[in-house]
Amino acid sequence: MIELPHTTTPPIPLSFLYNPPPPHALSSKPDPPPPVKPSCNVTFPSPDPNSSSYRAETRSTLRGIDVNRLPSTADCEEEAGVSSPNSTISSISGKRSERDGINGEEHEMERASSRGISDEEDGETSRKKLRLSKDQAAILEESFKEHNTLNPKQKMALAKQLGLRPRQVEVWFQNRRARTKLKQTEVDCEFLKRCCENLTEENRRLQKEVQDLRALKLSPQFYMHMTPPTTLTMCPSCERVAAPPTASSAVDASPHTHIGPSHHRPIPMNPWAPAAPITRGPTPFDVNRRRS
DNA sequence: TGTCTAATTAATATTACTTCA
DNA sequence: CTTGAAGTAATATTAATTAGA
Repeated sequence: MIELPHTTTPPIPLSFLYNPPPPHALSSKPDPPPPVKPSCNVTFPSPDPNSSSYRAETRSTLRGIDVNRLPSTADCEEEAGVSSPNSTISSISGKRSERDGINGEEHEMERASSRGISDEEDGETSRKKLRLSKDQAAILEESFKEHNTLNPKQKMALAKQLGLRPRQVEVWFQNRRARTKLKQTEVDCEFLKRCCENLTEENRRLQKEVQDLRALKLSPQFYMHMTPPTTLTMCPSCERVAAPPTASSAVDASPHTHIGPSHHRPIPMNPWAPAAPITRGPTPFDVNRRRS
């Protein structure tokens, strides 16, 4: 969560919002929720089929099924020749995999070798989700800073540069946009929350002022001793507090006296209002509006 | 037909906690 | 009692998939 200053709400720096640091840098882990203590601390001697380690261990070989090997035949690799480092079909039951079919092992080896994947990585446990290297991620980030969408030409070039499939580059950009949007939504949410708090507070104060004024109206004996009204007026031209009109002000020759049509109607000035007007950066709504 | 968003899945990493020598 | 290693579970991150516009 991004902390916004409590007092005023500064404009949200677009450079951050739309060109945030890499996700891994951004995602400083929020304070984790208090750990949920297991209701029972008994450890079982046999592996728990639900445990992640058990799943991870057995995922690829369990029941004699090599999940790296997919049943069907043809390969649907979009761009032959450009292959991913160790990306594989991510889901056994993935419809795309079923639909498209992969000559699993053979193709996997081919892919791996084309990227110089070591035998170690390409062994039985090679059904690994691709993790982009730091360099790859950095290049993608850089590219995203320049343009958060890619045309086919850019996509191909980037894929070639990174040694990835164009589809992977495309997916990365999609996910990156989604992440950016999520971050922006969080920031907007915070902003609106602050606005709401400010307005609530202002409302409370105004209500109190009304109450005070009503009380004064009912108690004219105190009228003369009252403190100056807090709802003053301000000259919009010079942004100075204007004295309430009196008989003497008509002959007042002070330099603040304005004459003529340029002197507009004074606007109320709320002494409790935040010193700086609330400004904000564009929200996703604005962004969407721009897009459409 | 291709690309987008949104929602979702699943692999992997990280973290917190427990147990035990 | 303290400490460090090892194991586990919960959670976070993110690549990939899917559906629909």
